[in-house]
Amino acid sequence: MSQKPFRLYDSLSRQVKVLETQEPNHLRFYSCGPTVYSYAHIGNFRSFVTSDLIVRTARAIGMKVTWVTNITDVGHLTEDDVADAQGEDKMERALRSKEGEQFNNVWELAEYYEDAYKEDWKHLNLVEPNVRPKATQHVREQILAAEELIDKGFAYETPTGVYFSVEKFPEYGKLSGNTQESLRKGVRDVVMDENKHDQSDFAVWKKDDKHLMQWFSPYGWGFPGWHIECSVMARAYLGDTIDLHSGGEDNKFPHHECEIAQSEALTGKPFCGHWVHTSHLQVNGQKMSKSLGNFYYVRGLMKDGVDPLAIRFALISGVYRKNLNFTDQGLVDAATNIDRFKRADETMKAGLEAKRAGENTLGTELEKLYDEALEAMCSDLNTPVAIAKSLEGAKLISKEGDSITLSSAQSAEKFLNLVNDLLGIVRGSFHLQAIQENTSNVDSSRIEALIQERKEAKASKNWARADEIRKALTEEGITLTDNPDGTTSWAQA
RNA sequence: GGUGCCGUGCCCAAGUGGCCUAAGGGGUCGGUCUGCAAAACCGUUAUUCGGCGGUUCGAAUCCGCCCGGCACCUCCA
Repeated sequence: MSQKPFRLYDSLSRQVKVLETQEPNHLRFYSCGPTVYSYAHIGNFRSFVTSDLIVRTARAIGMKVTWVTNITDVGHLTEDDVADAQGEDKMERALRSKEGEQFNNVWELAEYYEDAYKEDWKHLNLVEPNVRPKATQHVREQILAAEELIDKGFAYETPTGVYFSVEKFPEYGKLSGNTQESLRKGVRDVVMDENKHDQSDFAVWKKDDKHLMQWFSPYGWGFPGWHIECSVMARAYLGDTIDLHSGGEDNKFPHHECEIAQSEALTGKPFCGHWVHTSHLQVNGQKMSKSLGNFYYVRGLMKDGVDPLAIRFALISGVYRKNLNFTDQGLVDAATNIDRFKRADETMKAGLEAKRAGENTLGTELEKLYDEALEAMCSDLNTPVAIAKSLEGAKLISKEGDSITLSSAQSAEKFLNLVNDLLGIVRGSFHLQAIQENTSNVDSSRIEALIQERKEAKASKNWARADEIRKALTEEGITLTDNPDGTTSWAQA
């Protein structure tokens, strides 16, 4: 098939370029997953959604995609964003925190947050990766990689661990622009380690027989360095050279820079042809940070009655390379839009059942709109335009209402399926009402009785009494809606 | 200090040299429907793109300066 070019910004060459694959029509894609020491927040999910959209778009233009996204279940040093750091371990710290009290050990803690992450993943309607490896399943390969790096002269052993020698890899800095020169100047006091040949050298293996998660290696007890896990897992599942690698913008340095150095040192081949980095999400105009404590979680928002599809919509309502401000108003706007899709979906389904004869008034226009949406996605994931086109189609479908013909409904079904496959915002696998009904403490029989009374009042044209009942319930936070078929439904605010 | 990004209507947000008298959404206002509402549907809402100057036949889009915001280098995707 003639394949549409998929244009994406590449952080390495710093330009938008067509995504190329080594094997024709088969994308090998690796994206960095979370460290499971806490719930993943919506900022984490913004970058996961970017990866999800890449996979969806690639498949929509007929590519085969092998997608690997890891789970980091080994604790890392909390200051691991310095290429090499000494610091407190994230997992260990989480275990000692208040939330950590419920776990017997770090392994349980990691497992708990891993499950939570997968649950949130489903709620946000992310497509399942082909492989979701865990760092702890690949420690053996990480040790082998450390040995090989030493053998090849790229790494050396010290009393504290095995370190990658940055000066042996002259291209270090090509991704982040952090030259070895500028790094030397930028090194903080905390990471001074006189055993290292150069302060910008980073750990491949840390020696530590006190660590809560430790493995035995030729260097004694210890645990792997953070960056080596992704190098090893990407290679294990996707080969020496992968087509695409993604992550949050903060991963660019040091994580991805170090991955490139290690992988290319090991294989002697280019590690990855295309790099994608998602900008950080801001919340109500502020950056999300631990110190500000302004994290939003998928489960927390859902508990407040937010449809997870609306969260997803809000996350993709701006292009991934620009900072996006996540606000309460934005969520409300998103929910309204999700409803538009759901309504179109209902109109379509009703039309399929009614089997009304007549012409197909939608087909041509919907096909054009979908093509435009797909084209937008192929232009560096322009989600706002893709959404605009999809919404236009949804409006056309809804407009048909009860008079939609069978052939129009069939075109609508095709369109909505395609849009849902591309953007994942038409149908969720999760039904919000289910949890809301469980958590509701409202006396529904009393409300039903009042609705019945109001219905009788309406029948006898006693509008005053009918409005009085509705007003009283509104004050309790219950909204009544009179449906066209004469029934009245209610919802809790 | 180094590096990079951004400033578009009341709000969110595309567009990065002519198809822009600037997409789409939210909100507003008006209408259809409804006993009245709500919802839905239809229509309305920027001669203008932070400011000033320049390049060009032509700029929101390129260049310069200024003002404002943000990100990474340091927790965090």
